[in-house]
Amino acid sequence: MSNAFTDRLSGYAPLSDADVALLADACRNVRDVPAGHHMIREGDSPDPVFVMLDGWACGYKMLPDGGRQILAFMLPGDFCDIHIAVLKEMDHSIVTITPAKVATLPRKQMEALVEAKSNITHAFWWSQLVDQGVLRAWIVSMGRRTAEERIAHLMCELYIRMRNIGLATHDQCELPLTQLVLADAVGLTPVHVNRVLKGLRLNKVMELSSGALKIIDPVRLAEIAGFDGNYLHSRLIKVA
Amino acid sequence: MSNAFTDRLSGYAPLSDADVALLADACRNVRDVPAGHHMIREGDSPDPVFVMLDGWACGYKMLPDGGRQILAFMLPGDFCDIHIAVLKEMDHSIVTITPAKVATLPRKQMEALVEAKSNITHAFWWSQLVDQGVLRAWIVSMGRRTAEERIAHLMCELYIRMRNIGLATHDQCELPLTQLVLADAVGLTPVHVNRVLKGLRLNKVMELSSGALKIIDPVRLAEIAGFDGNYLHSRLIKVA
DNA sequence: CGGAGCATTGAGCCACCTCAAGTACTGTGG
DNA sequence: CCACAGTACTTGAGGTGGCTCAATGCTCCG
Repeated sequence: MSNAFTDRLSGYAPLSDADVALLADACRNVRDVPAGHHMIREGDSPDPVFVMLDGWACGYKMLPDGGRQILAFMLPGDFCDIHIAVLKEMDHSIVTITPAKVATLPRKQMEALVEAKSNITHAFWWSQLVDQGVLRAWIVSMGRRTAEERIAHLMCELYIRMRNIGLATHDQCELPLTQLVLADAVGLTPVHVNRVLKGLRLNKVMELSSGALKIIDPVRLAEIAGFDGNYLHSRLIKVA
Repeated sequence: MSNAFTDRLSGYAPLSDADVALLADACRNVRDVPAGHHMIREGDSPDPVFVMLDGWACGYKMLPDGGRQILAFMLPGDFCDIHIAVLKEMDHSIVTITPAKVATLPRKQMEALVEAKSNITHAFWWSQLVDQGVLRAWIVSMGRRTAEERIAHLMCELYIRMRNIGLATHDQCELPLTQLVLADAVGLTPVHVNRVLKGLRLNKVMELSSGALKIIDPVRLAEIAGFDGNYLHSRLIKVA
């Protein structure tokens, strides 16, 4: 009865089998969506809550000049937006990066879960806090890190998050991001992302190609990134 | 019985007089702290929850090279950190910028409030979402905006937030930030912040001096910033 | 009236950008 | 099995926004 979502949440609060069943049941409504599918567009009024069960998505915001800034990557088990219809209007868009399985929980049901079970509320809450920590880490990267540090840091984040959900081996994981997407995430040009990746490859730190990240020198990578994974609270390291 | 905190929260969910009284009572333990006082340091285990009742504070993270990145500004009514002792260890520090009045709510009491009153939970939740929206807006700024746009955007954010809590006139508000602090917030050098401020002043867009922001041409400022205040959800425009 | 912190200004430099071309892939239709 | 088109990746040359280093002025405060 468990899935990527219940796995993630049970890392955040002790959930009984009944709780897990409740949550899994809430996710029963699953949709298969192709890559590049918009789940939410800026300006939409958010009704159901989306949960990623498989595949990658990202939230982003467009700028008047046509630029794009990615705000977060969503992996299996992640809420896409936990807004519970609280906001009048979405201030950003969410789009899939790969083909994905997405559960849609009606707002009512989310609220019922929160009202009924305090440990589920607790898990939601914690999940929020972790997401907020990720946002803060991004701000630090964008504000004070060089291009190489930024990219190294993002790679560390994504690798650890993939590992936490059992989707990484000891030195590599899937990472289905084009250099263009990467550029939109770290606030650089695709051209410059390319050069930085080349540098990391030549220095035998890591390699990124054909949708996979291979970490060659993890110590060096973490050093470059100034990475401290605490904020991800990866307490439950479950390997599938 | 109301205060800056209950005012902010009652913008997020309908709170009865009893709820307000409950919240105000939870804030009864108030401390006066001077400017530059650390409320929380990175690595501390967070116990009580702090709420700003008066004055300014900011959350920040230090980097190995001695650089600093500010992550958020806290104004009266804001939670400093809503962690409810959920995290083992703070991943950033919080320090006052001006002399301030700060309420400390014991973790137990926070949890009791959440368990007891669903509309208070709702208000907390919403408050979280708004804070997250602010973080996202910062990421957009850092990733894709020029120095001038970034500063203009931050000025818009802070002015609107001050106005929302009745601390701004139609064209100005207090803004007790040195150029050094500003630089740490927008991810620039103090020197460059200075030059940008000079530009905005000469172009008669805004003036920032002696701790106050004066907006001369609001339309132009919002234009430069590409500012859309939706994300602040300033639905309750109460002027004191 | 001396010191400390902040604001201001100048000169030179570099990380990252822009523009532009060219090279792999990969899927698709003939 | 091959032309091809579309997309991503790569590389080069030159420009620039913001940085660094450094000096000077301002203001507040003891």
